[in-house]
Amino acid sequence: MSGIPPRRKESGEQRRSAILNAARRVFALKGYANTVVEDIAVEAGIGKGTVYLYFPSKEQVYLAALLEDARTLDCESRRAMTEARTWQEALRAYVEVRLRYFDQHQDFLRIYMTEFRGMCMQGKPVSADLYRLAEAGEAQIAQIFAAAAARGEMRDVDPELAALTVSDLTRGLMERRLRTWGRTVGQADAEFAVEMMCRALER
Amino acid sequence: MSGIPPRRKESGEQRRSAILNAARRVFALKGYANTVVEDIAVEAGIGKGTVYLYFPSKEQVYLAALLEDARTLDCESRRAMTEARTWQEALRAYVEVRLRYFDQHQDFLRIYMTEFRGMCMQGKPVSADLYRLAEAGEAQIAQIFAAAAARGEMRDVDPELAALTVSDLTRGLMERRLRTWGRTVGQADAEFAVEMMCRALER
Amino acid sequence: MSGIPPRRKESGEQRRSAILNAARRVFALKGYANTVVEDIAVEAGIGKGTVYLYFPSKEQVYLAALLEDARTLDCESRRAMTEARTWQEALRAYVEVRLRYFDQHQDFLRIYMTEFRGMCMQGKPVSADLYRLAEAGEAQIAQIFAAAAARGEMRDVDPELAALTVSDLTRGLMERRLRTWGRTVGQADAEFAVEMMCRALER
Amino acid sequence: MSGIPPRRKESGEQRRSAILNAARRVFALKGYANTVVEDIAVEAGIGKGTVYLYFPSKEQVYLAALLEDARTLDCESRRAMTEARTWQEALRAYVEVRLRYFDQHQDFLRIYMTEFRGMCMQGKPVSADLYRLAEAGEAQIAQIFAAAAARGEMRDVDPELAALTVSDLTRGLMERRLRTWGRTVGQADAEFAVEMMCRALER
DNA sequence: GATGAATGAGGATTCATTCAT
DNA sequence: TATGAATGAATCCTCATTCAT
Repeated sequence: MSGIPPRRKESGEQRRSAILNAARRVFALKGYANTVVEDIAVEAGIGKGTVYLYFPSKEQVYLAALLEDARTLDCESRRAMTEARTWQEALRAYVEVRLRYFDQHQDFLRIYMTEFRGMCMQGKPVSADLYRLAEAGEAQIAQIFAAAAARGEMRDVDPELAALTVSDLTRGLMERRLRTWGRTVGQADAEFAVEMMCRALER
Repeated sequence: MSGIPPRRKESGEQRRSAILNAARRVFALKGYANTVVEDIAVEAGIGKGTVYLYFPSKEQVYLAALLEDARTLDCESRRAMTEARTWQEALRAYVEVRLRYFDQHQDFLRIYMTEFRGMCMQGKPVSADLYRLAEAGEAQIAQIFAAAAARGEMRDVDPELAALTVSDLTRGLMERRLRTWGRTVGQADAEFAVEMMCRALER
Repeated sequence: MSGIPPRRKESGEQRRSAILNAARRVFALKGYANTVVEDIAVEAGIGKGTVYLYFPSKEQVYLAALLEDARTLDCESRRAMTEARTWQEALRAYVEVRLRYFDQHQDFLRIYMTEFRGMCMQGKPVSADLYRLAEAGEAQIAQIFAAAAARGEMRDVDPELAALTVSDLTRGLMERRLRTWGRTVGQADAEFAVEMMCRALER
Repeated sequence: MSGIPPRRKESGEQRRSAILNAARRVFALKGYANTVVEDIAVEAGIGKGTVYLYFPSKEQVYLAALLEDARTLDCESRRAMTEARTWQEALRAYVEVRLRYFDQHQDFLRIYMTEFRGMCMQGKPVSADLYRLAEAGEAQIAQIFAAAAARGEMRDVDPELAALTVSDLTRGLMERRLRTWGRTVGQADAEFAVEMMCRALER
């Protein structure tokens, strides 16, 4: 009827996502504790109360933001590793996807590393979904290691332990970038870590 | 329990230490944010105000507890590594001292891993002393690697990067124990990690 | 009394004013230091946190109450003095407006006299606005004296010093009423003071 | 026995007085509310607990300091006024003694003017002694006025009201000096006030 | 659905006072 | 008598959450 699009309100899902993005920015900037719900609302350009239409609590906003990112990362990781031809390529992909993702999402990097881990330890389960996702990532690489070992392409090590090692090293690499906040750590350290892993696992 | 407070006769240093120990227990149990200063006082069997005779703030109690433990660990680590005859032994000592120390101080393990790292990342320096101590630990092992490489006993790798890798792996091992809170992770994973490192670094 | 808070429908300005009125009553009754913010909230029939929606701190509530009253008084005073035909009438108006105002606002009388003066002295500027208002009052009467002296209707005295004297005497009168808290001091003392001033200043 | 004097500890009275002097300095500097008892003890060079051997509470220290000063002032005032030959001289003496005393005891001036008055108003009786002393000062001059009026040397006014007027003006003068804290107000304003009073009261 | 004014539980810190030495 | 370590009551302010509009 009119040339002006009805300017349909964002769908519920869009609104939810907008809140999550705003939350990511604010949490990343100020940390969980120092963020007040209104900051998120303002950043999202909505009213404070509206946040509570989409999330039951501040904590759940936080967790949801984390979960969404973790899912995305899991997908990207899974795809990249599928394309790998050798376990070395898979390992490298695992590390690279994560580092790239985090370089692109300093936001997520920050909150995930700074607070989620703490909350994990706190005794609370935090989020079963999140936990599952974290384990799934390790399972991905463990499977690849298991297959490679079965094919004799790799030393016959416990694939789960090897996967945990990869996971630890990758997190370590991410944390180093956080610590150096600003001066970009070159690729050198990632290369180094990957090479160490390969050498340690090769026949 | 009794109307008459014990009004103990501890020296200032003892009292300070008692507060720190109480703080470690409480922080470990409830986390930094959820700990109320009075909790610490009660745990230490003293009045709330007394805490403030020894520390200027809750945060400083926390940091002091951390620092004290970090110093102890640094000493133990340094001593153990000095006794090592080969870089492999030194590496193993580095890992073992830390794991043992943390197994014995679940308290410290918890707060250190859960919150210190987070605070580090938050942008605040947290504590210059603490930071220095952390770097010193990595420097210890880096030196040993450098010497070994110079003597041709090891592949010629960047000793700092190698040390960072060891550090990351060790923290990863500690975190795994935290995650499994309860079911004690056997020595297997530590052995595995150390062996990986050795294999990756050997000529 | 009721479980459901009234959740009144007052405009922001009304609410602000209600808080100020409650604050005046409570401060007057208990003094600044002995007043707890919650007292004000209860007196205003609102929640403690609500006070902080309208004022940033307890001190600002206090100062705002003072300022509002001082402004009202300044207006009334100015108007009454404008209507005066002679400097004697102006002087009398100055005194009478203040005494009447304070008789009607025992609240204000109390806080102003008991704490504002003290805070003034403490070295802090308290509030530039408040200070300006106080000076403005003295300037009003100084101007009238200067004009009268110029017209030869009055002894040729320093109008500023004369104004200060009037100001001092007026405050003295107010304080006397405070001291006698209860037994109302008659008009006699005001009459007396005004007559003294007139006689001292007449040709 | 020895050339070294026994260095007798200060007598109780001396100690009490030392505390009072210390208290005056500290209260004057920081105000009543911002002064902690330990400040006074430190200033007096004694232990915090010792203060409580001589005074039952912080407030009583404060009041005692005030009372001691008020007594001294009362004596000086009484003596000076006794020497006066005319009521004009007595009035002038009343004002001058007070102003001089306060110029010499900025300390006292400060606390008296800033907080005592406030406490007076607070509803508490503060101190009967202090109150009596204040009234005694006014009674002194009232008597002189009464006598002068009886002798026909003065207008026939209510001597009590006249005395209150003098008292108010004198306090006003003192407060002006406080307000100008620093730039010394010349004698001009005192002269002016006294002359106003004389002129208003003369036949 | 969206809003934001209102709420009040919660906590770090201060400091007058006590009392064992 | 003198001390100062210990105490805990007291209070300002924050902010997650609710709910009337």
